[in-house]
Amino acid sequence: MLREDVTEAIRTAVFEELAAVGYARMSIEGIARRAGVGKTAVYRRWKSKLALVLDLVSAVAAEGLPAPATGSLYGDVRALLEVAAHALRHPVASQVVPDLLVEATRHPEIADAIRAALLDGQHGVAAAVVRDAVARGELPEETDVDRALDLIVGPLYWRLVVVRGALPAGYLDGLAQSAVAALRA
Amino acid sequence: MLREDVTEAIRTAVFEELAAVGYARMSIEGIARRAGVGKTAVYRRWKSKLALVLDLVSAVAAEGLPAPATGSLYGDVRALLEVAAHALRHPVASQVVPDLLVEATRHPEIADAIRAALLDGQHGVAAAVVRDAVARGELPEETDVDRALDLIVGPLYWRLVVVRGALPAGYLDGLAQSAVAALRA
DNA sequence: TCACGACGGAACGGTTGCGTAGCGACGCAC
DNA sequence: GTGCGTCGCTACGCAACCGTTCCGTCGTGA
Repeated sequence: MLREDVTEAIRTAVFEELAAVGYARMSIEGIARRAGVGKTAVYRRWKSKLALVLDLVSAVAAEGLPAPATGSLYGDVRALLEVAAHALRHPVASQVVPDLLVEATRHPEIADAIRAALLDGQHGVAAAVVRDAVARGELPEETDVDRALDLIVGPLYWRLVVVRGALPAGYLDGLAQSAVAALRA
Repeated sequence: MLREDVTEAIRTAVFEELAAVGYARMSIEGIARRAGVGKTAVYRRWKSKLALVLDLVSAVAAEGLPAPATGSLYGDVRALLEVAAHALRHPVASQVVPDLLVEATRHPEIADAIRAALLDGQHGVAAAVVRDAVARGELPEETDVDRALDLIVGPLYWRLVVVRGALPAGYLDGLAQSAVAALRA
C-alpha cells in the first residue's frame, strides 16, 4: 500500500517544480527533494517524468469546466472570461500552461493530454454558449465555435500570458463587450 | 579577426537548436555540434548561453516592423494580421517565440530583450494605426492602444500558437473584420 | 616567407541527473 | 511478536555538459 500522503506531496512538488524551472529542467531528483521524499518513492509510482506529468494533467482534465448559462450572450462570455482570467492569473497555472504548450510540440502525448484537459473542455463550453446564443437569435446560424473561442479567449491570453500586462478594473467587461461585437460581425 | 562565416553558422545553429530543444535544454556543446564548429569558437564570441540568445534577440529587434498605412482601419488591421500570421506560421519562430516568452519569466534580461524586440515594435505600429483611425473618425478619441493590440493579435496568437489550429482561407479577413467591430464597441 | 590568430578537435576535472540497489527504521496486519 | 512493504537515505556506474586548456592545422597580411 503506497502512502497517500507521500503521493500527494509528490503531486504538489511536481506542480511547484514545473512552475519554478519548467518541464525541460525538471528532474526527478528535484521533485523528490522538494517533496521531502526519496527518489524511490517517486519511481515506485511513475516510471518517468513524462508519465508523471501526463498523469497530473489528466487529473486536471477530470475536474471539468463550469458551463455558463446566464441567459444572454454577453453574460455567458463575461462569465467565461471570468473563469479564464481567474485561471490565468494563478501564478502556477500561468507558468505551467504555456510551458507545457511549448513542450507539447515536442511530445505528442503531452499535446494529447493538454487537448483533453483544457482545449476540449473549452470547446465544449464555447459550443454550448454559441448554441444558446443562436437559439436566442443573438448569433447567426453558421457561427464557427473555434473562431468564437479565438475571439473570446485570445485577447485575454495574449494580455495575461504573452504581454504579462495588468488587468485593469472593467477590462473584462469591455473585453466581453468587444467579443460580442466581434462575434456578430 | 573572427571569421564571419563561422559566426553566422553559430547564429543559425542557435535558432535551430532553440526551436528543436528549447532554451532550457539548449547547450553550448549542442550548438557547436550543429554548427560544425568547436566549442572554442562559440566561447570566443559569447560568454554564455544567455548572452548568446540576448544578442540574437536584439538582432531581430533591429530589423524593425513595417507600419501599415492603407488609408482605412480595416486595411491596416488586415495588413497587421498578415505580417503577424506570416511570422507565427514560420516553424522556427512559432517555436522559439513562445519558448522564450516562458523563459522570460525566469530571466528578466530575456524579458527585456523580448519586450524591446517584439512588443515595443508592435505597440508602436498599433499606436500609429489607432492614431490614424482616430484622425479619420473611425475610432473614438479615447481608444486604448494596448487593448486594441489585444483584440487584433490575441485571437490569431491563440489559434496559431496555443491551439495550433489551421488557418483556413478567408480567416484573416474575417478576423480583421471582427477586430474592427470589437474596437468600435 | 613568415608570424599571427582563429580554426576544429580532444581532453581535462567538476557537476548534475539518470535509474537501480541495498540499508536500517517504521507502521500495520495478522 | 512477527513479517512484510514502504519509508528516507546513501551510493553506485553511466551519461551529458560545463568552462578551460592545449594541441596541430590553415589562411591571411606584413
